[in-house]
Amino acid sequence: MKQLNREFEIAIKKALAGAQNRGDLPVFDIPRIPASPPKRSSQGDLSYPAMALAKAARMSPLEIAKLIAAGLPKLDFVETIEVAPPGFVNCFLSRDYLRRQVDTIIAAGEGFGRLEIGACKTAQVEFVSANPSGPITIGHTRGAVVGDAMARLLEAAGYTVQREYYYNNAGNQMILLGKSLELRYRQQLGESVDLAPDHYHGDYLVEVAAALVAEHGEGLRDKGWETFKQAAESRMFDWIKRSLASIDIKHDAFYNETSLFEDERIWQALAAMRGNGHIYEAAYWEGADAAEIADVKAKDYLPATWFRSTSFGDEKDRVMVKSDGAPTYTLPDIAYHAHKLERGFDIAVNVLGSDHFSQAQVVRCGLMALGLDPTPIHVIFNQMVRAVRWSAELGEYEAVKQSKRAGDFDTLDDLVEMTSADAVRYHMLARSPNSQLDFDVDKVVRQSNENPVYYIQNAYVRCAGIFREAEERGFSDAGADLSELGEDELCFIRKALELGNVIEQAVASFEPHKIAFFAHELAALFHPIYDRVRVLHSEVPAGAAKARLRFYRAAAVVFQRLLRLMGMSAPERM
RNA sequence: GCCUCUGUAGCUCAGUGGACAGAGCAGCGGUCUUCUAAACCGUUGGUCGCAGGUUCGAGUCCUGCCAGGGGCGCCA
Repeated sequence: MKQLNREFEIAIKKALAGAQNRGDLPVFDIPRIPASPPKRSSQGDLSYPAMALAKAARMSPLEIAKLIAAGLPKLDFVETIEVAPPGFVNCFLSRDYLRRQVDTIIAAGEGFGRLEIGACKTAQVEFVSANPSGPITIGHTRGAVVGDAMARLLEAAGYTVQREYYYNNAGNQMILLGKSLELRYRQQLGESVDLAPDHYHGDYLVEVAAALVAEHGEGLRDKGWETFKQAAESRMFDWIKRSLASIDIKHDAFYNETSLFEDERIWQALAAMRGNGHIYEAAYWEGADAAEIADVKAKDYLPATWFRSTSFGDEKDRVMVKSDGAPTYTLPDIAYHAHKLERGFDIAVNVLGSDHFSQAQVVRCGLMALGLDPTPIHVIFNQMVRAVRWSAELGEYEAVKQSKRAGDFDTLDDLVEMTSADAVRYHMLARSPNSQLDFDVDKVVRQSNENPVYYIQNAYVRCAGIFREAEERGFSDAGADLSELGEDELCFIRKALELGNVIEQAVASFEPHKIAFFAHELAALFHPIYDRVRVLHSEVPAGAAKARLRFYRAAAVVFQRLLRLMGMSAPERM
């Protein structure tokens, strides 16, 4: 698709260069100033602020704007150019061009809004990455939705995208999970054993234990915790994948921590960091104060292996290998990201919770210590999300209990069951990642009739309704004359053409929520038009009806595209 | 204490340094004999947390405060 603002900017640059050649404008480097849609339609469809050039040109902005307007090459999409104080060049799109876009959109179909900026480039999105120690929670869900939307937007921008899930299965936590399952299994066999406080107490392990008994009877009694760890990991992953699939999320690759031990990447990374002089052995880190040293002495630690991350701006050095010889979580994390960089993605997006902020900084330091350039990696930090409900007693919102039990809305499965996959996707997406999110369970359920989710989907449903009715009446848009379209329809097309720019911005700023707001704005533009612009109405002449039917076909394409970009369904009826 | 995110209408939130700050809920008043009204039309509502600064221009950038969330582990 043609990006009109880009073409407009290029034309302006030509006009400015022309003015410079003629000596009407002093010679200076012309900076890239974006043209954007103004807030008011009376100010046109694209606006360029020449004020930004006034200083370099040492001319009044209004004069520069006039020079641009006079020297602008002919553009097929422009109807008129206006100059407005203090120095705007405003472009009005031609009606003829807009009318032609109706067929262009229909022809583009699923590819509408697709860009070339990522052509021949690869991108990776790593998201969810929850350890397989339990179900997907509401917190993971935000990362899942944001990451998948980011991947879809990158695809729309032309990138070849890989969706990856990284998980830690080598540390203590998975061992505890295995031991917890072993105890649950023995309980199922009638043994009187108790879980320790640091074991996993969730009921779901009881169910897994029961399943193991049903399958193997007492056969696993003396197999040891390794067997149970394996069983737990595999069962948890089946569950996680099923949950994610319920909101249309599927990863291309799963990358686990254990493999980094098997292929020795973590030891290679450590050796390389050591070779670069960033590793040392000590009981406490080099900058430790008296309190920290006293603390270490109290714990009676043997020397550990430290990474001098302070060399790269960290606030303190970090342990890579604990005094018991086991690596911390950080070392494999560094090795994993090093491998990610080696794989050569042009962009590698990492979707993390904001509680991982410090960890991500350390990994970044680690990559630099390896002599790698971390710039291809971009991290989206999602702020915390919690399920809340209104408490009449307290007179304020109250967090839903963080229980793993069904019905407490803490898991993705519960959320989907109580609302819908589409509602979960929309509400998790329609917020800046930088904002905390309170997912109001009751509201999404109770007020579902006035939900933006259905407001957007209904736009598509209404189009589908027209098509059904038209088919029944044997009415078609064959031979439609699009000059019959009115201002309302063209207004919608104008806005729809901004999709490419929205995708570009969302990708450039790593803010997939922009697409959700755009979809809502477009739906808000659509519904009043639907009311006014009838197709199958006795008073509508056949010619106009044909053109309008064609228009609604384009609108349906646009909404279907938007819903797919958000991972939502486009229902024919509601 | 240090790092980081947030503070915009009664509520939930948008707002690439540009023109007069927007939307949805909630409130008030209207609209279905013709493609499903999960919709539409009208209307009320703002010292953009506070104070400075940069700029032709600041809700947006910088500094300092105030308030709230998250992080600062030989856990993952």
